[in-house]
Amino acid sequence: MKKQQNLDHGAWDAVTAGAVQIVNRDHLKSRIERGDRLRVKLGLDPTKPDIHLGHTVQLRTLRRYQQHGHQAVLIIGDWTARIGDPSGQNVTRPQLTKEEVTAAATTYLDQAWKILDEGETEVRLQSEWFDKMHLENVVQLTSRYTVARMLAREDFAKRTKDGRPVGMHELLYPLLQAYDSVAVKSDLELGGTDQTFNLLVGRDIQEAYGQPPQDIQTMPLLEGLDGVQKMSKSLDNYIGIDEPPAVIYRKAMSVPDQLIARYLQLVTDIPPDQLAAEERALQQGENPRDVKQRLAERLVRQFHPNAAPSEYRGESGGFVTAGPTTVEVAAGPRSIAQLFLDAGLVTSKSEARRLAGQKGLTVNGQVVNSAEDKVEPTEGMVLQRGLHRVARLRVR
RNA sequence: GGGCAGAUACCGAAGCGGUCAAACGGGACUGACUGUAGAUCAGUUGGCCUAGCGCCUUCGGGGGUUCGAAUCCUCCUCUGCCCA
Repeated sequence: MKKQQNLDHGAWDAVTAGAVQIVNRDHLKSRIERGDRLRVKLGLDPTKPDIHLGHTVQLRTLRRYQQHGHQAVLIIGDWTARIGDPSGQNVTRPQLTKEEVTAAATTYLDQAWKILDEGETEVRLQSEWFDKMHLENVVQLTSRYTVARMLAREDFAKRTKDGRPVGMHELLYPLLQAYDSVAVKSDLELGGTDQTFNLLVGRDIQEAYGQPPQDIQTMPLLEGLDGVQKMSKSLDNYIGIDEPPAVIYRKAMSVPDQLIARYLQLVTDIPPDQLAAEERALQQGENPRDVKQRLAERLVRQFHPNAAPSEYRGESGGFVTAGPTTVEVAAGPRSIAQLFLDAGLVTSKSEARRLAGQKGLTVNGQVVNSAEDKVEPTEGMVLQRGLHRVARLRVR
């Protein structure tokens, strides 16, 4: 490995902060203390076009390695994304097309640079090595692992036990990810705890290809806004780092109280002494809302350094509701139900009738009693469905 | 290749000839309450209209039996299990 003079030898605590598991711990520690410049790999599958806070736990760890002089290697999983990572899933994932993956990869990188130093990051696409891989090489790769070991994975085992399908292609996923480590000569791979199996396979495959096995470091999975399941876009319990300030603030304010400290620790840049102070405040009975407001502020400022407070928080520090969206509708009188349908606030007139029956619709602040009443849309008329879906009309 | 079981609404899961637009649970939505879009409680959860005990679409796909089918028959597709 290359050596570099200005490496920070006392970096161990900083780069491993919050880690759940490190293999091989002693090996990694001695390399870092010796001053080896490590190639630190992190793979991202561009499946959905948004990076959320859950991903940032790993990205932030990678940045810390980067800041301490190591080489960050970001792998864009343009092949594995098409398989769909089976990790933690109890169902087969939909496969994406090459076009979808390419589009997602671009936006992923744009967002990753909010955390990583773009100039110091080596970005590699899986297609660099997999596009030219022949069946011969695939057979060779697959021969380095056994079905029994693959099926030992908890998610595969569980699905098999429950009588749910496991596609052949899914067995390939860990092997492809593992081969990435061979291709980029990884010294250390980062990942969430759900990646442990895949990361370990990387070690085995590297050895099979005559390379020293990478060390691995797993980070906790961030619970989402529901406080139970891990943050994920498909569960809609996420905070996207590309979301507008008001949205980040509002979502942060709905983080369950018991997760405030965890969020502060895992996804903000709060210094250790301030973290301890916030934890103390919570224990001593300070209104969790106030601590959470400070968390929300930190998150907004992290991704929108120039946002003005008035953009995202109300006078009292509470969140501002999302402003009305402007919707264009045709002129002319019609039933209220039809107008809400035209404005896109309901999916059918029947739904509008039901909501009206529940006092869930308002026109210019007036509760709608009957969705059958006729109205004439006017410029600037405000339609509201429930608490948070508001539309301002433009008449054309 | 052979045998068996299965495919129901966003998800899970009942239904097994009419009373089924389809129980129940989760999710979602609306209301009340609240520091909160969290918790709790209540309601809603296929579409259309002349709003009726109305019409149309929906129980994997195609044919069929029947006055009538999510429910029966048949072929097809997909899935799981056992055997080879």
